[in-house]
Amino acid sequence: MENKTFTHIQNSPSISNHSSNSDTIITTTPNSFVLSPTINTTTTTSSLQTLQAVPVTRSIQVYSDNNNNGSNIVITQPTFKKLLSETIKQEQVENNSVQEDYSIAKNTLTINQLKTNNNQQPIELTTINLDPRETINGLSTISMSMANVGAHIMSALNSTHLPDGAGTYFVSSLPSDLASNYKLLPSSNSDLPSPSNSSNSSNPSSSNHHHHPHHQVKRHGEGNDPTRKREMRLQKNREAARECRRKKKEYIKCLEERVTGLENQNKALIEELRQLKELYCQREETTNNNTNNKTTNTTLTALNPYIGYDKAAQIAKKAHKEGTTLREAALALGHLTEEQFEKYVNPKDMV
Amino acid sequence: MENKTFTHIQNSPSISNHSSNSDTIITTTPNSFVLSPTINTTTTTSSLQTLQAVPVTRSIQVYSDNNNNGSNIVITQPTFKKLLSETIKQEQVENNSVQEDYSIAKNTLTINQLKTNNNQQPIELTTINLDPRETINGLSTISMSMANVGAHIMSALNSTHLPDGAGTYFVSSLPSDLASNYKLLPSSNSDLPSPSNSSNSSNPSSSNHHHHPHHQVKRHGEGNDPTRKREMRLQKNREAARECRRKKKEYIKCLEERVTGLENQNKALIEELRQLKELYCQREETTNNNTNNKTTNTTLTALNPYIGYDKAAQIAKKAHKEGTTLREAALALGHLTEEQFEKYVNPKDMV
DNA sequence: CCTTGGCTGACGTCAGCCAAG
DNA sequence: CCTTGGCTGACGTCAGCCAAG
Repeated sequence: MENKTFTHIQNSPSISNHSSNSDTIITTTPNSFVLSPTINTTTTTSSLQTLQAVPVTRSIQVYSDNNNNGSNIVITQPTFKKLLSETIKQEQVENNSVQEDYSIAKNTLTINQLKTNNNQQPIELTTINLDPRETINGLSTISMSMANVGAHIMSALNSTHLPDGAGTYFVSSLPSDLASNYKLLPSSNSDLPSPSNSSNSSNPSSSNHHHHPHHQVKRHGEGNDPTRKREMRLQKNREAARECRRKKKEYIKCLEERVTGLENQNKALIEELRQLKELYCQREETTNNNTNNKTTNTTLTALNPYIGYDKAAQIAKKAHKEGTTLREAALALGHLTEEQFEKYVNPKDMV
Repeated sequence: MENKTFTHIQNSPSISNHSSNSDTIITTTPNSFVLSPTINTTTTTSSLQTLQAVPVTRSIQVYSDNNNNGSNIVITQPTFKKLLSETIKQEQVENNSVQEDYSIAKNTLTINQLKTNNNQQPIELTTINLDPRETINGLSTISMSMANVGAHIMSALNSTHLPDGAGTYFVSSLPSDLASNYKLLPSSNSDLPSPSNSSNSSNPSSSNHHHHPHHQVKRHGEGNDPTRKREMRLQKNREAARECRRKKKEYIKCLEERVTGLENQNKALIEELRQLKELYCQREETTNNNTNNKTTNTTLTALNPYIGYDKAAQIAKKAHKEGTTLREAALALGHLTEEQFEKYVNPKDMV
């Protein structure tokens, strides 16, 4: 499994007029996948960094701003205005030299990428496992649901929170050919108590054919051009509104699925943390230490929001290497004053 | 800080016609708070169970179904139909004997609850810390944002994933007095190119006053009753639609904030897990064991989705007590066959 | 610079579901 | 049992923002 074409995600266009500071990727283009950045899974220490990067060249229309700030405000305000629309244009730009063929078998999506720009040899690139139960260690959550028309694939992944550019990705692909084949005018046969109203400009012969339908003009001779212009505008706005509603609905659905995925992941993480702490405490007893390390992690976690993970880890390293306490190491490194240390570690005692 | 009145959450009405199996609470009533169940924070082992329960008596209109199933599908389908509406009725029932006074200072919400049913002594119950940096160990995420009209307080908390009834809570309070003071009829002074249309039933003297305004009847004598009935219906439907839109907007906002909260929590959890593993591995080297326990946790995490947390912990306990491997303990307990064990632990080797 | 068009928030209406009566 | 009303999904329209021209 090679990780060459994955830099598409890194080279993705970044949103500037979007007040999010997180490394969050969102897209709703058909057949798109975003997985975590390319990380050497074998060299990392823990099981948290085992998400695979899967290159899908055609439809990685992805918005991301890699500002690497501490707080990540993800989507927040409902300004998915351009955020979901410009992907279409991007798709038409990049879709010129690569053809793919998707075949979805049971829980496995194989992507046959035919790079037709250099030579005509079809190269079968990779296969993606779609079963969330088959992913590694329960940290990646790929959910797939077949819609009634096309394949609706939604994946919500969380990467490994690396200090450089890793974060949370959010991808949804939806069938874009769903907006067609739709009834336009509902023929207005409702049971209104006053059916004799609106005798003027209703039922304009349902003008969805553009062949000058010679509809009657009741006013004086200014009838044709402005009214036809207006109807064109209304027709376009109707379709635009329909598409907008569809996108918003999809957006809400993705949000909901994302919440469930994050909650499941949270549960798994909490449980894993609990188990690891259990093991850690058991080992603690056997090696006959005092229960310093049980509070060590608590202290470090409490300090995380204030001094950052790097400094907290630095404190832990120094304390462990020199055999001192966390308090001494923290004060020696100068990241905190003694008062701050007490306040952050034991906020209840300050009342 | 006493935990007496907290059983309001436990006694909350449960939704039955809602296909969610999780222990999820959602409400959008004004000034409501839900925190984690009342857990003795001192007796528990890890730092994961330190969320406090804060009683707010008046507006705990909470929907929860405590079925304690493994999977939690939280809100999923957009059937927030009754889910956000019936809270209003509940509020009018419970709001008869308790008065509260909220005062929001910097990051601290003090609730002065005046129980006026028995005696007139005002009892200041508790104060809630609203700064997420001040909460314990970074696991609870309380976000607060001041809206333009009232105090909009949204808190998304994850509790400690206890095996009995703990889970994920989701609370949002919004100012309900925002739906009033709203322009009703936009007076229809738009720049339509055909203003002479619809001479029949438009501009019905903007009937939001109910004093029989003697509007003219153009048809034969059947005009008054059905048209007035229809207009009443339309008026009610207008207001209902406006309220529905407001609720949906709030729902989306809560979803977005929940996503950000969960992502932050996920980041903190992952980082805590990484740090703890780092410490664990360091200790591993000093005690000169083979690297069994590093893979122990990985194995247990991999088994979690299949056999559940309890059985996985049982396996770990048995293996640790008897000094056997996880494989032998799992097979001895009969939770898995050998083939399943290999498949779940190392899914890549099965290809 | 102004002008046009795409996109979307908000509105009012219809249709239909579902529970309350 | 049927009937009425609340609630909401979907629609079409208007207004306004913003970028493309």
